[in-house]
Amino acid sequence: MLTVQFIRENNERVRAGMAKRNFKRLELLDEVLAADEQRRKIQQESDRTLAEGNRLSDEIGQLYRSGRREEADALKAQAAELREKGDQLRKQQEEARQQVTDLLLQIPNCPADQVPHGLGADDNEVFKPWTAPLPELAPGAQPHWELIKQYDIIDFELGTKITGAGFPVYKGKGAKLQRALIAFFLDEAEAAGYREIMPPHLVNADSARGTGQLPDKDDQMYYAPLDGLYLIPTAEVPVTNLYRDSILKEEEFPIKMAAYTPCFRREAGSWGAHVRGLNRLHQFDKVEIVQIQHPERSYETLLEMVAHVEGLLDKLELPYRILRLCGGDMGFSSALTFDFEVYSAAQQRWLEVSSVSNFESFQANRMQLRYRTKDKKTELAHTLNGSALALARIVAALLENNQTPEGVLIPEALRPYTRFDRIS
RNA sequence: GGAGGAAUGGCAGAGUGGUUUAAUGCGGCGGUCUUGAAAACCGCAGUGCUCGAAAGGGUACCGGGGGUUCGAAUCCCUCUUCCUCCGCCA
Repeated sequence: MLTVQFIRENNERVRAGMAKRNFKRLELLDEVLAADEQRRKIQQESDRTLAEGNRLSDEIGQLYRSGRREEADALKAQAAELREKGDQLRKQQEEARQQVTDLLLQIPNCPADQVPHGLGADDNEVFKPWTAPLPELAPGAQPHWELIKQYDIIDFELGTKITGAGFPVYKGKGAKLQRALIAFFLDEAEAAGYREIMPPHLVNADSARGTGQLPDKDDQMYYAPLDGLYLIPTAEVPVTNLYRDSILKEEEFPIKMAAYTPCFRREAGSWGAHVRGLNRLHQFDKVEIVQIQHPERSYETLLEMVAHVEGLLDKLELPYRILRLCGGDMGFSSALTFDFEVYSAAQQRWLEVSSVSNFESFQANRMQLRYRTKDKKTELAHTLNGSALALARIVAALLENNQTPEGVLIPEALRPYTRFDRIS
């Protein structure tokens, strides 16, 4: 969430940013400023009352010690009264604080200057187009949901039997291809300086709140109510939260972490004809890269992460383009997002395979993730993350784009990992 | 799951009702000394909110929440986590 201070001091900029996002509830900005004003007034009165009470208690203590019991007893009623008043003010203060937070949680991040205007996916800017000719497949080329049946490598029916729709079972070379891609992505991340992390796949509510899945998007997560735990929708949640409630030293920047995890998404209400096969799943595998960076360097870091993802797609020899998301299509927490899309020749459409974002201090503020400056002040850090990469759609694109009459060819870079060169 | 013990600053570790704005040590930062360093010595050092131009005040925080009291790190209740032993188990 944004800080009240930021909204107060950059009111024009925040308003312009909300407009760019097509965010309608501008009245929240005034409400949050008024609520904070009120909160500070209550705190001032509360602090005054508590200070008076503390002073009186000291006085009573001193009277007792010098044996002036009667004088001390005479002051007790007054002290009790102050205590009562202080208690009430503290409750009011807590309520006021909660109200400010509730309002802040409803306000999305302020987009970066370079975010294009626009209402939705059609208005995204092609930041880096695919310039070579798009691949064309021989007549009779099939979409991946046919290929996986033909080679018996991914089985939706079995997954439906043991779990439900959207939980595929990977078999034989299908399973090995998953394992190979995970290992390849992790090795590439390590070579780029990311420390490998293997986090829990369930998180508590504090973590889900820290990265912004709660309170709004709780219906997108699987939940285990008996223990109050959420299945992670992305490794971003546990990995970024490793640094929740911490104060870093400036020289610790950048913190670079990479993690493979399965990702669980309920995808409530988003099923349809265009999400067939591997295009949208309840469980899929992903290697995520996360960085925690100094505010002054977060945008160069974002480009570095974009370049890393480009390198992966180059090595996999997949045709891709990079989009800069417009204000209307960006996620709630993001200040700037680049999406990667891979072209599927068989489906003849672009499939989103990666999203790389700078959250600036939006997540860090929720998480109380800070660093100490040279003059000993604490400031919020910046957080970034990106998929590098999400497997299911990459698999779909590999199967579709590399299909030949002799089988599906495995890209050169992946063969040391698969130890087979084709699926046939 | 059962029984017992514990939780204090970056770390270790005192503190069982009132100058505790938490002793002491280690580590950290600054200084003296030194060509430089080490050692020694001196000093500074938590986090949030808030008032203030600043200097500097106020307030809350000793695992979380609640209670007793004029006053709680300290007493009571409760939850959580960790340790030891037992049980179960990949």
